[in-house]
Formats: sequence, C-alpha cells, structure tokens
Amino acid sequence: MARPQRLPKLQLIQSFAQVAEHGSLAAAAKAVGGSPATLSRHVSSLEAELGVTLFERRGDGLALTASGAALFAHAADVTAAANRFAAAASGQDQGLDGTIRI
Amino acid sequence: MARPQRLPKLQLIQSFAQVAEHGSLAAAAKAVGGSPATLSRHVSSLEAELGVTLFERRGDGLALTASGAALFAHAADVTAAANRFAAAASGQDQGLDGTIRI
DNA sequence: TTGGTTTACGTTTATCGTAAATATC
DNA sequence: GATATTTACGATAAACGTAAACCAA
Repeated sequence: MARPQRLPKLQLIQSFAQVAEHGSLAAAAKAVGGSPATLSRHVSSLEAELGVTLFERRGDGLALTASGAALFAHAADVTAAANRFAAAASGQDQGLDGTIRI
Repeated sequence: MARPQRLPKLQLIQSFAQVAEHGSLAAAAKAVGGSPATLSRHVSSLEAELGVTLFERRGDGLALTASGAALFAHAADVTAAANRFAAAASGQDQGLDGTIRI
C-alpha cells in the first residue's frame, strides 16, 4: 500500500468541484477566472480517466449524475486536504507557530 | 472561501512523500519507476513554491527538516484523500453498488 | 572511489485561450 | 434565436530522460 499510484491531477478534481458547485461551465469559469473551454476539457479528461460520467449535459448547464454526486464528496475532501497542506506550508514559511489545528 | 486557489501540484506532493519515506531520491526513484532527476526537480519546485526547505541534503540522501516533517503529515493526508477519490471512482466505474459510504 | 544529487540539454507532451461549430431549450 | 457546451487550432509552457558534472563520505 506504500506504492505510488497514478492519480488524477489535482487541477481536474478542482475543476470538477467548481463546476459541480456552480452548475455550469460558464459560471464556474467566471468564478475561477478561466475559460469555459478549459473547464470542459478538464471535466471530460476526468470522466475519461475515471470511466465515469460525472455530469448530465443539459441545455442550461451541467447537473451531477448519481455517480458524480458520490464522487463530489470525495473531491471536496481532496481539495480540503490540499488546502490544509498549503496553509500549513504558509505557516512554516513565515515561521509562525500559529494555531493551525488539524 | 469558496474561491479556487493555486495549490501545489499533486504529483509534487506525491514525490515529496515518497522521498521522505525512502530517505533518498535514488531509492524513491527506484520505487516509483522514475528517474532521480525528476524527483530532484519535484522536490526543488515544491520547496520553491512553498518557500520552505523540506529536506537537509546529506551525502547519502535527503533527511526531513523540522518543517518538512510537519508538512509530511499533511502530504500523507492529501495523498490518502486522493486515493480514496480514485478508489471511489473505480467503484462507480464498474457499476458496483458496493458499500462506498460517504 | 563510490553512491548520491543536481544541472544542462534536447525532445516530447501537455495546457491554454480565441474563435468557430454544435446542441438545447 | 439565445445561452451553453464542445471542438479545432495555433502557440506557449511544462515535464521528462539521458548524460555529464558536482559533492560528500
């Protein structure tokens, strides 16, 4: 279990979560300051890599499938962990022994 | 707080964890099937991005600094979360309604 | 000198935005 | 017809391995 694995890129997971939260590529793109095309590619790449259809394509946006909803919870966990890592690093960076509780 | 952030790439965090576990670039490279040069770049990139020195360079390998050790715990959390994400996806992939509890 | 790390170099691969095409309501 | 997604395309940037250089015990 100490083996390294080929995991989906963090950025794809982030994009997935953003799109799920905003309900459309357009809205998510506006929020992250990127283009809808990029997010579309991210979502498609992730779906292809996982072999799972995450969203149902609708005329006015993207809606999570059942599988997508299940994975969204895990995606949130991943991004949360990554954010804690970054936050801890900032603390080490400034030498702050601030109260970063895990 | 719902804002997207610029987080370190997952691969860099994975490499960091592998090097920390194996104690040297050479050993970690052998384990992951890559080259020491790549891992050296990954570690350096991560250190530069975080502004933290993760390892002390010794003649026979790399030893975690105090800051590195603190961050290693978080790195393990991130990779664990990513692994759970991937595992959940594999479950969804096969259409297994296995007991994946969220 | 031996085992390990780092840098240099060239090539391959991935990533992105703009803009055109497509689909849905 | 309007809004959203997707694909095409070209350009920019990132990633890797090999091999040489460097450093420490």
